[in-house]
Amino acid sequence: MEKKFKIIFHIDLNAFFASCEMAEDKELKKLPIGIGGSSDRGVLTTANYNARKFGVKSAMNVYDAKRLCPNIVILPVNFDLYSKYSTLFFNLLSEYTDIIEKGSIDEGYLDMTDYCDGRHPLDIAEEIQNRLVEEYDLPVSIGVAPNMFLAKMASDIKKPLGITVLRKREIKDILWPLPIEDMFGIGKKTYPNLKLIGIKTIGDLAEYKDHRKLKLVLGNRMQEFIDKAHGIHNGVVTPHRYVDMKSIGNSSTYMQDVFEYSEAIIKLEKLTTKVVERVKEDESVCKTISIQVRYNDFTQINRSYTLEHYTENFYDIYEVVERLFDDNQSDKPIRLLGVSVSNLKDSQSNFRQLDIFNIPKNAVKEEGVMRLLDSINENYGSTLIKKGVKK
DNA sequence: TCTGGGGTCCTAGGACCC
DNA sequence: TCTGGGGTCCTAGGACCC
Repeated sequence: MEKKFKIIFHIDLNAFFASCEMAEDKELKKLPIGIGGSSDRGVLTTANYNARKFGVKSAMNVYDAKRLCPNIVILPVNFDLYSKYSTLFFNLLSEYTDIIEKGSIDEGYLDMTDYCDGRHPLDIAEEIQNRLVEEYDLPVSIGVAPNMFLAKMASDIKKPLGITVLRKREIKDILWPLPIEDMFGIGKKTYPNLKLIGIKTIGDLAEYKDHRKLKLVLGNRMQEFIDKAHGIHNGVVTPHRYVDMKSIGNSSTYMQDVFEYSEAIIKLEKLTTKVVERVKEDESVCKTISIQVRYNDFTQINRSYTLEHYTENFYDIYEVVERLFDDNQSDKPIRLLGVSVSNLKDSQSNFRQLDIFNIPKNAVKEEGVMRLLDSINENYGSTLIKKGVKK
């Protein structure tokens, strides 16, 4: 039996935040623009290609960006706008296949294997690219390959507005010469260690003989990376993987370091308020609450606590935030504070489950029905009341 | 280059249950 | 009284990505 190759597209929106701004205001197309960086401590999330010509890059701080490109226009992040364009983008893609996985707000994987209808995949890729420019003024790069990893690597090769096909037989010619730091999954911590043992390109990794040494650098994921370097990846394009959020958080780096306890507490309260708003918007409830504290020496602690019940209630959550902070006091000035919640689930399922599954065992055993009712009120009262009032 | 903010996934140890 | 192995959940930290 002949084994059928899959046809996977990876589609990446080029300089996405900047492209959205230019799509809204065509005048900006003539200018070098950067997005983000509201304070001196801020960095740019992205820059358009006019600014990139000057050497401006994402994650660059505003000071350096202005030094390289004095005329750069810095715009604040407008997440609502980008969400709008992201939805348009994915809606257009969904005309071509039912199997789409969101990689993030600005990239997606398409499994086109059974959706080409006799057309050449390259023609379809071209059509998608042209339509996104014509209909929404959004430039994309597309990688076409037999698996997700290769498609992802391929889409990165020609930017902006590129289409790159990466077939199995082209791996040695196209993939192997790429620098190892460009391999998806290899970051700035692993890359220097790989270089240290003589691996400079993806080809070097594929052909590396001393697996004992390599294991020290890559750990348990060694085989996965070797396979990928050979173009082998069995990942499946999974719709909705990205949609079901695993955590919701807010964090902020302050203009000046925070020295006072009382000041930190006010900031934590503000962060908690934002997080709770988003949890409610998302119609979720959470069980685990975490704080993040980064000191001015850049050391960082994360502390979390898991409640016995799910909640969306500000006071339930803030009480934990404050206790976690109190339990981990330090004299060091604070640069960043963050609050996040995880162990999320749909708030409707929480509501349904309350009286059926989530009754504390000890309440039943020890004191019978009246105690049970009290316990429910105690644990879920605030949530129930909120639910009742809502909408 | 004095270094953001939103996330995900992985690992490893400990507690606890059976 | 001593002791097993598996499974799951929680916590902390680290690496990575956009």
